[in-house]
Amino acid sequence: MRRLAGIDFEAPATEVARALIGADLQVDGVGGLIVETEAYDEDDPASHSHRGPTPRNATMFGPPGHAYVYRSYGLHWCLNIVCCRAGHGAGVLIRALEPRHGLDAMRQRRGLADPRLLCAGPGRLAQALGITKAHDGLPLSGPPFALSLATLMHDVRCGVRIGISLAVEQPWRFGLVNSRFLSRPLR
DNA sequence: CTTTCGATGATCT
DNA sequence: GATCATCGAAAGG
Repeated sequence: MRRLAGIDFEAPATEVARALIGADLQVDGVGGLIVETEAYDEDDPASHSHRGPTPRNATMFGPPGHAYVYRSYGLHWCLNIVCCRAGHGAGVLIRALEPRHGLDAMRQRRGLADPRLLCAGPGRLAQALGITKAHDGLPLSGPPFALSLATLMHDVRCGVRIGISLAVEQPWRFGLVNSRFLSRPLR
């Protein structure tokens, strides 16, 4: 499934990462507006796909528009949307969203009340939305996922990515400049 | 406000 | 055996 929610998931990861800002993402009815993303593609030393397919990163190599979920630091789950083309492994990490639907479920899963901390970071977001390895490889085009057309956001800026040690200077993190729900402010 | 550090386990060398 | 696309608590200024 190449196109979804008005986005071409065979486009370069940076384009997809930019286009996803403002889209509404839900998992079983729980979710909100994507406000922060990061692009990773096969030419990028920081990307899981950089050294080619392995059991962990296999879903990054296709098909596009599917979820790539991996375990981070042995504790957290992180959600990507695959945006590969022709065997070129790539994806966009969903780093933060503005909660809009299912706030009670999010609060319960996170053990927190503060809406600003429910989905501000990839691990927090996955916990709030109930995402686990079970979602790895599932298409975003149907249940339990729902991805709907982005509201056009004009105040999107890019900056350096977070938590990586390679290719640290690439400006491949995208976010809504004045959102209160970012994992960290943009530079 | 900032920095540091422990938790915790799959993955790859 | 080392390295993490993280988080939260604790300690320090």
